[in-house]
Amino acid sequence: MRVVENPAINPGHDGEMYRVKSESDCEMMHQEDQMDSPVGDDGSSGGSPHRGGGPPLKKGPWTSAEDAILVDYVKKHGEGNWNAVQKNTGLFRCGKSCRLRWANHLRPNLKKGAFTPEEERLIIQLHSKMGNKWARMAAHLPGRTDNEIKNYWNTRIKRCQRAGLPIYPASVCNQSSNEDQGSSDFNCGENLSSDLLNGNGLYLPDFTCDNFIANSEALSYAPQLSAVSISSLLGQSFASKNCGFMDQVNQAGMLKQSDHLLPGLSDTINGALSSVDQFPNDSEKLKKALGFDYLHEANSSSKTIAPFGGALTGSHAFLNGTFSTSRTINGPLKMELPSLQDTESDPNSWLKYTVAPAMQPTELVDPYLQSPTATPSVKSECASPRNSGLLEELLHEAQGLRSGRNQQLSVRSSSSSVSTPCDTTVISPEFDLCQEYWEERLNEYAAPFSGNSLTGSTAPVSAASPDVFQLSKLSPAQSPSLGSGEQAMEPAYEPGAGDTSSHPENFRPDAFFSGNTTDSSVFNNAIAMLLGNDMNTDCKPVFGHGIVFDTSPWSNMPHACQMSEEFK
DNA sequence: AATTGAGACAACCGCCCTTAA
DNA sequence: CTTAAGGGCGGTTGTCTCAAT
Repeated sequence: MRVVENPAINPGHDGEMYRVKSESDCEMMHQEDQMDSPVGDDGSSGGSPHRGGGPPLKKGPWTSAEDAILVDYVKKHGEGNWNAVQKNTGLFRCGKSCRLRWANHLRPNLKKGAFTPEEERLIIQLHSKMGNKWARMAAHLPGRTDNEIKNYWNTRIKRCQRAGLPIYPASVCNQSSNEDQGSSDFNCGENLSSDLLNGNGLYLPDFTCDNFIANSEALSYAPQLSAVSISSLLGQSFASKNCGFMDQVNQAGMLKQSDHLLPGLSDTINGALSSVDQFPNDSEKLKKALGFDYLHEANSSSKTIAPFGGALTGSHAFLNGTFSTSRTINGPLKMELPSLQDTESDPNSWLKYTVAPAMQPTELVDPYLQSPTATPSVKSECASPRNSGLLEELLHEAQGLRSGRNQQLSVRSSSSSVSTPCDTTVISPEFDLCQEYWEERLNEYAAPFSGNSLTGSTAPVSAASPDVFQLSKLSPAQSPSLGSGEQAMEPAYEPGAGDTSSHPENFRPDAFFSGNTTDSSVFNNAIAMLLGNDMNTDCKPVFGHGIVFDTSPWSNMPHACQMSEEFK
């Protein structure tokens, strides 16, 4: 454990460490009539320009003398009225700084030191429910400050991203999911759902990020799926609150309309490309290894335009747990999707989570997918630079990709004539990041991939080889669980049909998407649906083993329930 | 021994909300 | 009703420490 240094003990911290960058709220609130600073002799006070003739407010690390003054003041006057601290004590600190110092370091009952495993688990669980509501999370962790939690989380995010590990362990997600079924005292969903709906004038069921988070596992068993499918299939990006979710749906709908330009899954590929481009190093390897060099070129324009912005682009953004759920809807959607599940889960967990026993209909992804498409007249009023030019850029990329995709398809040895989502997963950079993780998991769990193990390759790129990934290439005999393309196109799930239900792979989302679908229209329709195609179409795509997305916005729920019930 | 990168931590910045004048 | 102060909160930045190379 790292010993927290007292800045007062470490003179090197003092004085010049922090410099005034701009006028802050503190300076705006600066009071005059200051006496000489009681800590003025530490040589570190001042330095910040000030207005109104008052003494400069000190910035930077607090000294022990300042701490003592502040503590003494709070003892006498209590918390609050922080600006009065400066007036009454002569402490050359703005009220906000005083409050922060007190709250984070000086107040009693603060728990110092590293988080305990229990606390860590709780933080993860809380974050899965609340998002970046540090203060609220801190309320559940006595003695811990929001800043501590925030720092911890940010560090964790970085670590997970670097390692390609899931942000949310499956156990935590599952727990959150189960708790969501009851009355959750966290009740984050209200915020998120309201964020979802604010400004849209549209009603959506109380579909919250909580549920989405928890149950996104159903789609995120395989990291590549979360990397590409979630982000790209769901329209790549969900708008900020200001933009409104439906604006994005609208964009997705426009994308669908552009499908005549981009037959098949070009937009899906685009999603993958956006993802790939976030990882210059890895993506380059992947692209070259897969003969995707053209992808780089096709997507090159996006590099300068960066239409999605960092947060909205592709897969890795989904892993970024640092976002404000209260500010943007893309936050919870973009990242709180656990890309895969964690080591803490039991060996069967992925099955358990994939078909979450307590899964509610509204917790499935399809609430998004089937949200009524906004009419074209619903123009996006989004002024966020993040989303400016999104559609145009997508189209541009897609056009550039179209030729490239054909080229790619000709190279591929797949029997499929259409690029499936599985194809896109091949170039998912996250798999590269996660490969080692999955190798461990799969080896550890002796997963039913033994004959087609993901662990078979050593080089990250080779893992992306069709042989490794494309379970769809397995014959039904080899992989009865995956079924044939015909199976994938069955109109509805029949619980009694076949005995595949007992096979866990049947419910892996990647299995869903990697079926030997030879009819491109199936995927076209599926993607159209995913992209928020209008609800009046007769589009009735069937995924994998009979999850029927009915034309009625919410009428497919029973099917989902059915599936869930079936595999409890 | 020097370098580098990750982790931990502290503090500031800026936005937003509440409230009182 | 308006406005500004006060305060809360989330995001970001900068520095230090330490371990690995």
